Amino acid sequence: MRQRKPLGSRMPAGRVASGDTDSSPHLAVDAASLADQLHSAAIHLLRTLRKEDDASGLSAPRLSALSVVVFGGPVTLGQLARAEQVRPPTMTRIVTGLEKAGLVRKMGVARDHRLTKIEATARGQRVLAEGRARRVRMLASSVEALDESDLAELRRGIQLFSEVVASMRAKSVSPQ
Amino acid sequence: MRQRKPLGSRMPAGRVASGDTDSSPHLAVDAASLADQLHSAAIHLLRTLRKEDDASGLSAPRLSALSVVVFGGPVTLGQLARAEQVRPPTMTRIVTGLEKAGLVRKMGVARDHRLTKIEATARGQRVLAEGRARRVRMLASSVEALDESDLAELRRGIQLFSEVVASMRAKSVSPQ
DNA sequence: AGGTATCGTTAGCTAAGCTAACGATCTCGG
DNA sequence: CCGAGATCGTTAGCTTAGCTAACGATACCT
Repeated sequence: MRQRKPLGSRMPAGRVASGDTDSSPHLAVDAASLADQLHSAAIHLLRTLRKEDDASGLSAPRLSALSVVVFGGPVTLGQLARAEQVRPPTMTRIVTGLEKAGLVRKMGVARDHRLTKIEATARGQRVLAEGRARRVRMLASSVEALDESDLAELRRGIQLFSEVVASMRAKSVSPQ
Repeated sequence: MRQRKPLGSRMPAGRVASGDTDSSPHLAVDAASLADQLHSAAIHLLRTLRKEDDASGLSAPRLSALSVVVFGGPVTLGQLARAEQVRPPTMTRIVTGLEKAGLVRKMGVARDHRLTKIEATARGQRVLAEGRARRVRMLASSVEALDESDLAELRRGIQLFSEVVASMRAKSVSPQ
């Protein structure tokens, strides 16, 4: 009985809800089902990865922030908050958590004492790499079921996905 | 100065971190960058959508659960929890929130009084449709920048994405 | 009828998100 | 040169989402 299918696809897939004012209906339907699929897949991906990432003791937001710090060099808290699209108080606590875990460290900035640069410790870099490897290992076991052409399509699709998300972010007026 | 690029791509993209024991290196690199891109894109998609969904006053988990209820017919709380991959207490509170908002209602089950069937109210269906339309509208404005073939590729990629996530979920032993 | 299993809830914890308010610092105009 | 305003990060306090542990109610099975 286990491994139950979760209640069907949840995708009505036939009609767009309401307010369908588009002159090209099939495009609207595509956008609708794409939106739903993206939303659903994103939620479930994060929920699945979160469990895997528990092994490193890092939540998704912390991992994401640590990733920015590791690959983005020393950054201020404000930069980090903007990069992660989060308010400063939220980032303060994320960074505090990372700091207590010994993964990042804060440095004062000589010529502006309001600022705090945040940089990754060696341990932070290592932990990120390990979490990354763990995530990859998990993903790989699912990805390797795909043949070459599927993989290429997935890669291409994710590329487009990222661009769409970036475009949405840009439009979603981050007014700060 | 606004619209700043958020600190670079965060994707090292060149090397897999460590523990690279795969015999086919380019596949490992693909898996690594795919994992990172998926992770990052999923996080930012949800964060962006969350703001948009604020208009309906519904968080992502509530919207997702409501979606299951609307399209999955009346379901028990346990089924809903499994579908959403959360524990029953978590789902209890999500449902409580939806109920207080008048979007779902609970019905007793005659032949098993331990169970509670949850079904969407008319208002719940309407709110979901509106949120969906809102999300679609936002997504559409980014998607419509794509031409036909890009759109087809994106659609295909998301399809594969969903399958990979489902496969990960299946492997990620949800032992209940 | 009584023991066991299942279902949903309650209690209590942590973390992530937000706004409002604040102290510290920088900057700039008078 | 100094005081007013802007900027940065933190603190305080709220909500929501996750979890485990424990529990009451109901069903099932012998």
